[in-house]
Formats: sequence, structure tokens, C-alpha cells
Amino acid sequence: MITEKQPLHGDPDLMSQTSAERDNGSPAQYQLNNDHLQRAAFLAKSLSDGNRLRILLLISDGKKSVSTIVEKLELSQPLVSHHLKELKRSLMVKVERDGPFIYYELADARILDVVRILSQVATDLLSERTTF
Amino acid sequence: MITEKQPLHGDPDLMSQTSAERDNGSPAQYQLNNDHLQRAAFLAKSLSDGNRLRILLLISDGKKSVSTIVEKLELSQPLVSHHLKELKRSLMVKVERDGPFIYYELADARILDVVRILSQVATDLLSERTTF
DNA sequence: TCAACTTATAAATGAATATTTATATACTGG
DNA sequence: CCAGTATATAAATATTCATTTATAAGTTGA
Repeated sequence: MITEKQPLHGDPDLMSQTSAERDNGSPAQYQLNNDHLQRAAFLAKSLSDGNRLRILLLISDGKKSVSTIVEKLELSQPLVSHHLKELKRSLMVKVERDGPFIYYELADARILDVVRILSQVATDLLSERTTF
Repeated sequence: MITEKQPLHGDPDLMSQTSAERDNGSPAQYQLNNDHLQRAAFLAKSLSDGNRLRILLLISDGKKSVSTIVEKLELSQPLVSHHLKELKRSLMVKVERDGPFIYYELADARILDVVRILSQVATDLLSERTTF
């Protein structure tokens, strides 16, 4: 069997989509086909943790070492490493070594744009809900 | 009656953040404080599943009944209901009843903007990575 | 009321994930 | 090489989550 219908969660990577199986009839309403959606979902998963967003925000104005992130965010060092690994897996950060230090930097400024929009939308949705 | 459901255990809500505890020294670099990041993370979690993105895309050009979503996306009805519940929890969909049919509609067009940006960023990050 | 249809919920299962604690690996100066 | 520092990884745990199967609940027309 080659193609399963459900996108199984095996050991996913950003590039683990091989399909372009069927277009389901719907003419890619907004230029978004299923592969596009899967990739977007993959990035969204990386953005779905508050501590990772704090890390992304912190490294958005220039590279920071792991120890700097640990100090500024008051998180344990293994936890920061764990989250950085996830962010690296989704290609959201660039990594650079300088001696014993390893510097992480936001890979694409649009990622922070997305976070800002999400924050604004969340605020608006909440106010719409509570305004009546 | 319409939108209020009894929580099973104590499931979180978009508004479960009450803090504004500390600003951690960092001066809200981009107008984003910790609460903003938590709310953004909450929405991102709703966007982190491919099937939910498929649903959001489908209902982005007008309300659709559950059965329509089931047919077009070829997902089981309980699975669609489950995802719609999650989308409702994050306030991303508006719900409207008409007889036996229940129609779901995208609550805010910017949500689809976010999906598009994420898709584009993912594509770009992949090409940057594989181009060398 | 009954029967058919539409949608929601419950229970079960397996996989993913965030966090902690403990340990390993890698780099540098002496 | 050694000691110290910086970072990563392993193991363990508890929680969350996507999916399936089965069943309930709400709506409408007869």
C-alpha cells in the first residue's frame, strides 16, 4: 500500500508530505491544497506552546545563546533545549555555533507577524464574545 | 443554551488567562506580553491539525452544515464533530442552527490569512533548506 | 407518537508532548 | 589531559489529543 488516507503521525518532518493525492473536487479555493495545509499545520504546532512563543519573541531581535534564553525566560535548561529542538525541526530557527555557545535566531520574520495576528485575533474574538 | 457546554474535567478556555503577573523585565518587545503569547498559542493549537485546517478552509467561503463537511472532506461524522467542537472552543467558528442542520462558518477572515502565511513560510523555509 | 435524519457525546485506544531529573557530550582555558 | 562551562540527550511521568466504534440526543415530517 502506498498512500494511506489519514496523515498518520509517525516521525514527521516538515517535508514528510509526499502526496498530491487527489484534489478532492474543491478547486484549491485559495491556492491552498492539502499539502499546503499539512505544512501550515506543522508550523502551527510549533507555535502552539506558550514557552516556544516566548523563545521566538526573545530571539526575534537577534541571536541569543541557550543560556541567555534560560536566564531571561526562567526556564530549565533541558526544557529550553527541548523546545529549541522542536523549533529547529520546524525550521523556524537558525542555529550558529561560536565556541561553546550555540546561538539561535528566528529564521523568518513573518513567523512573528503570525504570532501578532493570532494575538490580535484572539483578543478581538474574546471581546466580541464578551460584549453582550 | 446554545454555546454553553458543561466542561468535562476542567477544560481550558480562551479566557482562562487572568494574570498579567510579571513582565519579566523585557519591555514587551513587540507589544506582546505573556498573556498575548498564551492566547496566540491557544489559537495556534487549534490550527495545528491538518483536518481542522481543511475544515476552516471549507467553511471560509460561507457556512456549511456538518454533513456537508463530512462529505466533502471524507471524514467520519464524529471526527468532524470533535474538530468543530475544538474550533468552537477557540471561537474560530460561528454556529447557526436551521432545523436539523447546524451550520459552521469561519469567525474571522484573518484566520485564513494566517494559514496562508504559514503555508508560504513553510514552503520558503523548505526551499531554503533544500537549496544547497 | 414514530421513524428517519442530523449532530453530539461517551468510551476506548494509541500516539504525541511538556516537564523534570539525571546524565552525557562538546568546547575552552590552563 | 583536566576541570569547568555550555548544551544536548535519556528516561520517566502525566497530560493531552486524534481517531474509531457505539450510542445518545435533537429535529422534522408523516
